[in-house]
Amino acid sequence: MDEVATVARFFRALGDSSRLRLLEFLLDGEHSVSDCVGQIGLSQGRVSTHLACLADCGYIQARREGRWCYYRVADPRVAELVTLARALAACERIDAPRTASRRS
Amino acid sequence: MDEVATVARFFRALGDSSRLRLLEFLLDGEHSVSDCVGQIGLSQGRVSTHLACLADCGYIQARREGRWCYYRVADPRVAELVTLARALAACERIDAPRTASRRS
DNA sequence: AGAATACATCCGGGTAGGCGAATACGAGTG
DNA sequence: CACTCGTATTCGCCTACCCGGATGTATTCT
Repeated sequence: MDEVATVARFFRALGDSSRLRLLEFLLDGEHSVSDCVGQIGLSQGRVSTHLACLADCGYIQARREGRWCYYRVADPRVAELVTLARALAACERIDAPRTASRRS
Repeated sequence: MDEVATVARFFRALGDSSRLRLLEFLLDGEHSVSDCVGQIGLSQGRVSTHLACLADCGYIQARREGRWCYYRVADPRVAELVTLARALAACERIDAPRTASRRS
């Protein structure tokens, strides 16, 4: 498997506001899926999918306890990654600014 | 402006294989647009757009010299970010794996 | 067993954004 | 000046993927 593609998917996992907010919520401590739903206000199914994505990428870990599923950050270096990005971030656009262009 | 959205865009800029390869090529040293085109094998216009994206995000800096435009990594912490991500990356999926599902 | 709870997966719809080709721009060259 | 070269931008096309709603799957409670 192409390593560059793997790292790109790894970055892309944090390239979504919902998942980033979820991850930062979990950096605060372990939380259940319901907690996350209440925190970020998306549908339960969507939150579950986002959490699964973060888990598949190795950002977070799941812990089953009866009907509940608790997620927590899997590696302390995740916090480093987010902190470093916050310090550097000043992004404006991804592709050509077609939305910003104005044409009568 | 929403800071979470800004950081998400920042991550998403590295969430594309082409841009990630470009950035890693530039981590090797300063290169012109033509050099980048020869390196990663996309169309010139596409490479130019990718470089503009990375520059807008603050990853790289442009330096004009006559007809040529040289790009270089803007901050040494960019290398840290990529190194950290490489060490952590083990990503598989973003959303539900619809591509993997089979349906006649 | 049946109902309720907590979570996971599937489905269709809409949008962001990656792609090459064509074109525009600006700086050197003859 | 016209021409070429290096780069930037625009244009459709098409895929990836985010979204809610519906449904599926365990687990717990009565």
